Amino acid sequence: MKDKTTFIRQKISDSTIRRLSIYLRTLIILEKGGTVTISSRKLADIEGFTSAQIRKDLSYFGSFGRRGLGYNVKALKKRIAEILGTNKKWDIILIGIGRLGSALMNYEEFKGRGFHIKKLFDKNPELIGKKINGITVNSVDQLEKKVNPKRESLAILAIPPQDVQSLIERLNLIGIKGVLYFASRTVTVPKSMIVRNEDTTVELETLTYHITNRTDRPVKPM
Amino acid sequence: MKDKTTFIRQKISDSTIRRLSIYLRTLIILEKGGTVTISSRKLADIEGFTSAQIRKDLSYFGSFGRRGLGYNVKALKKRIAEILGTNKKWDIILIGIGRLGSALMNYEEFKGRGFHIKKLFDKNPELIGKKINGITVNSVDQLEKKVNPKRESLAILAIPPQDVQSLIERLNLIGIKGVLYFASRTVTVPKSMIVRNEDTTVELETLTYHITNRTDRPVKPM
DNA sequence: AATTGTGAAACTTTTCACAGCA
DNA sequence: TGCTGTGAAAAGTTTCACAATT
Repeated sequence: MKDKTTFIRQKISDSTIRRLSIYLRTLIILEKGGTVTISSRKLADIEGFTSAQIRKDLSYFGSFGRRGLGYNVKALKKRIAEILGTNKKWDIILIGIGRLGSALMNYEEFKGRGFHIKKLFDKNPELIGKKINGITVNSVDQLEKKVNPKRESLAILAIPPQDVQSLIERLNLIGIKGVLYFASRTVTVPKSMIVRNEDTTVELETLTYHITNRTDRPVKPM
Repeated sequence: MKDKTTFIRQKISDSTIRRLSIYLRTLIILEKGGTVTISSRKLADIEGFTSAQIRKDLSYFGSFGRRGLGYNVKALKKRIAEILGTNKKWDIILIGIGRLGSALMNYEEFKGRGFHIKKLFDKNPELIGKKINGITVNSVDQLEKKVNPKRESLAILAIPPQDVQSLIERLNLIGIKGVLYFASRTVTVPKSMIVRNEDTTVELETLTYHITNRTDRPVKPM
């Protein structure tokens, strides 16, 4: 095998990275359930992908399986976490402690995946200074003073759409590397940053598209 | 032009559908801001796509622009909403009225996009019978009795991972067509349903992957 | 002069199919 | 025998480039 672990020599597609994350969440459950070994075929049946796709996705990063046997669940889980960078902990700052922000603070899944919300910011004077889950809420005006980009490299924005662009620019100047925001809005992304958007209306509209345009039915009957 | 409005004769990729939804959210803002006409080039600059991509995406469904001029914002917005099926209203049932569920109930964006949360379900006895935003919370045990799949064709599940699979099966039997769930878990999807998963850990892990594996840096220096 | 709509080309991703190995 | 790892083929998606149109 060519040495794929030293350098990423090939652009890996975003679809592959997303699937690796999906394999990882399933492997965590399988390990808890006591499964020791899994074949690409069995994992494919669970995920609804093809076994070739799983083997191909993994092959970009090395060969982790054993011919005739399959993959060791614990070892594969560890290797995918290494690839995704989640073998180490990630400290996160959360901006916006409304309903969505509070939901994220209490999201059980984060802990098991190495994500830790460490600092809280809001612009609501009633919240500033309060302790939530043991963390003091800072004023968003104090962002530049309170964030330590050496420790915290990720930010989650649970704020209204009109505030997202300016905060991304401030976070970029501070040195934050990655941002996830939930507002239904397009933003301009600084080149030194990676920004993702999770937009529930986009998800719902893919549902309504497929329901409205069932492949075998006319779209606009005449 | 071949008549593309009568039947969908070609499989449209999910990426195209997602981009249409993204164009739509921008067109809504542009229209509010008073923009009458937009070229594929200007829209591309806003979205960070290429103009050819935008024209190609639209061309699958017809020709909505005017050569030399561009697209009428209001007309294009209307046509994309028709394609996505959001020119008509969609009634949604929401299961799980915790922090995330409450955030979704108060999500301003839904109203302007034709999404209306009409029925609420939870398994917490303290919530059942209470009115939230004018809607009574039902017991999830009453799902089959209270849901009218003629009216409500979409469900949003804001519930713990272990409850998602069984609810998808119950919703399928009731006749719900589309489901969006947020839990970090793979589920088996009945063929007659469309199910989407929005998993924040997947989004965060694409961030950590890119930060960890910056294309020009060694991944595992030796 | 500006910009769409679109075939064709280029590129990317997935699937196939089988050699190689436990 | 069973299952991985992977080149090669197939399928799918994006970009190019330009005729057509306002």
